[in-house]
Amino acid sequence: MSLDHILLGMLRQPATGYDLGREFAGSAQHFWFAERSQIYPALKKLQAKGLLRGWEAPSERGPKRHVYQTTPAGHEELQSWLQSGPKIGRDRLGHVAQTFFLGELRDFEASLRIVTTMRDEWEQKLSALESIERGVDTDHGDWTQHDVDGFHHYAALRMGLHQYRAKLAWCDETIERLRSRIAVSDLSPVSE
Amino acid sequence: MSLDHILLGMLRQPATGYDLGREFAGSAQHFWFAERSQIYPALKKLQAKGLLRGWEAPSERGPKRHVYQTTPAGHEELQSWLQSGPKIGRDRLGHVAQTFFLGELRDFEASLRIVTTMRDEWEQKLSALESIERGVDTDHGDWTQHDVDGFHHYAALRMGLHQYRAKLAWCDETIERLRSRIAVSDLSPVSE
DNA sequence: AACCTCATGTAACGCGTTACATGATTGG
DNA sequence: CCAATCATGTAACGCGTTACATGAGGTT
Repeated sequence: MSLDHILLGMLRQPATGYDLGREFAGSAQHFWFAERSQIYPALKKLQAKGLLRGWEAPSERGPKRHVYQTTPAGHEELQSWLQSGPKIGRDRLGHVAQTFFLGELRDFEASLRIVTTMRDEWEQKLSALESIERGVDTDHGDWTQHDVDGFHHYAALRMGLHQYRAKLAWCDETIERLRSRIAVSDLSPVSE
Repeated sequence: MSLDHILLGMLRQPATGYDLGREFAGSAQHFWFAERSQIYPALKKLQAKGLLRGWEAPSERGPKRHVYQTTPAGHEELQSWLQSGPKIGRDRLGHVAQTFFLGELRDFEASLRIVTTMRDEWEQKLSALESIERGVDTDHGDWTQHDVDGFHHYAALRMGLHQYRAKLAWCDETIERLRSRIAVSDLSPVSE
């Protein structure tokens, strides 16, 4: 399973389950998400396997924090996952499925509304990624030229940008085609 | 859940669980996949809810076929799913996660091999979609201009094409950047 | 006889989501 | 005092995967 490996990757730097939950809700959401109710048991399990070590630390406010970090054994496990080659899982793209069946509504205006909604959501996600990219540029200059980790983090970010731009391009293309269909049926209002 | 709605969409035309399994393993795989062990119970459940009707039909060879088709109630359920707006699920992109952590290998050549493997897999999927697109053109001419369902089926296909092309563009960009990094470290072989 | 394809299923397990429980501290 | 944030968890349920069971009919 992948969540385990992603946690091993994130915990090269020590962090608590709570911290990881915040990351999944923030910048990490562009490639992965997990609820805290899933994170806490996963951390315990990885510690029991010896892939993580954990200790307690006081909190500014609230209960004491349980901090974890990847052990050498955990790092080996992470590396063998990375070397095992890309596991391209079978896609489950709900929005493409919806598009495929959208003809059942027999209503191009409804299709137009739905595709426009998709466009809005993806545009928001894209601009979130774009502002991360700008932050990378100003904070670190051309760090991608020097740092091995930075190079790959930036590559992952670029993947997100490519994906969202492709989604937006599809929305624009489809909106355009829907509009001309609607224009035609307005001129000659004949059904199907 | 979505599998139910996708089955309702597919079963506007009568089919058996076995047929649906073949579709998921074939052209439908670009937006959804389900094992037959998941399909058969789902069909029974939808029939019990009155969203599908089912009957038996003889088979050329092998046991008798259990054919299902969407009922009017099932069609209503499908339409209300479509009208409920796009449910953009939280992405879990294993390959992006792998890319993000790939720096842990400290080996740009290994990264290059992995990204090249990704490129190969996506190129295959893209050419599968492209041949479907060509089939659409030659079989039906400009049917997308006339048929409501055809319009949306074609739109879903276009989404797949956009997505795979974006993935390939990212691979090419990343391979290029990896190659120049490797060239630099060959000239001045200093670690990290 | 062995094997492939057609065809339908069940069982066990693991991953993921939702809902809920608990309790400390800070700010209004 | 109430609400929000910090912080860690458990329980129940449903979705998805893997493995296995069964059996008919045709091919080598």
